[in-house]
Amino acid sequence: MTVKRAAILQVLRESEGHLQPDEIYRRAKEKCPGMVLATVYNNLHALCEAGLIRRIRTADGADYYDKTPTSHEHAVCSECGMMLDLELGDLMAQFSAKTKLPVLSYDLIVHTLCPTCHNHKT
Amino acid sequence: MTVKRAAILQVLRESEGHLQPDEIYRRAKEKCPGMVLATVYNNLHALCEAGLIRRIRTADGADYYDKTPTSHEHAVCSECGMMLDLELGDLMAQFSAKTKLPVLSYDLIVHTLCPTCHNHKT
DNA sequence: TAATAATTTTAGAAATATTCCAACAAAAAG
DNA sequence: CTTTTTGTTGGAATATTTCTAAAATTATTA
Repeated sequence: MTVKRAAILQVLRESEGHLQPDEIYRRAKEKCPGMVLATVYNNLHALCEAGLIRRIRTADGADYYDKTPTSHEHAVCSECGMMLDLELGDLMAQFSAKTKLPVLSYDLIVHTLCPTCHNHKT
Repeated sequence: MTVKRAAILQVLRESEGHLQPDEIYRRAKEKCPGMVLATVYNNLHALCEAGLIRRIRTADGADYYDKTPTSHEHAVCSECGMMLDLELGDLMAQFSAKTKLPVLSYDLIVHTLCPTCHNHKT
């Protein structure tokens, strides 16, 4: 764990939870002025590999890194892009039962409308 | 629906179901020699927009387009990358019940080991 | 039906995102 | 203390995606 890697991890942990690489870069550069975008990518990879953070990709193209490394559910607002964590509980029991395949991890993204955007649309 | 767009759609429909943009490009170029990668991207976007196909992005970086446009589940082998469709049934009932948010669509990817790779690992 | 306007599609260029790899640094072994 | 090994860094190369001006198509009007 190097200084720069620690800085990147700290940026995520201090955040609301879900950040895109360029935003991580912007914030990490304030802690470590010598930071470069490639280093952010390298270390996000390494941190994923180490199981300390998690990569999330939405169908509409956005890439996020999540400070919570365990499998869980995300809701994304289709209007404003706001992302929030969910905890639906043991979702994979029926998967294993039906398929007999092992579940290493899973990613579930639900596209929804957040209350704010839902109201705006009326 | 133009000639090129139709060709791209046909490539997907003739496939096993899940292709990456560059592979779609390679196959579509055989049908339409004037095909260019940017046109593939443009039309994949348009086809998604129109609800004829669906974009899938896995956490490990691969981007696929799926000929089946409705929400369904995918299993991806963490060893070989093989992707297959699943049908788990009404998964979103508990989501709505818990969150009171509308479900526009959802993406579920389960990381697993396909039987072949599972055997190889022993 | 021909002329023209509005819309859509195309694809080269530009921008952006991501990865590679040679140089560098830190840690471990001799 | 020197050498070897392992891991990190970041500039450059590559890959991916989007933008935009031109071309093609479709719709409108006379």
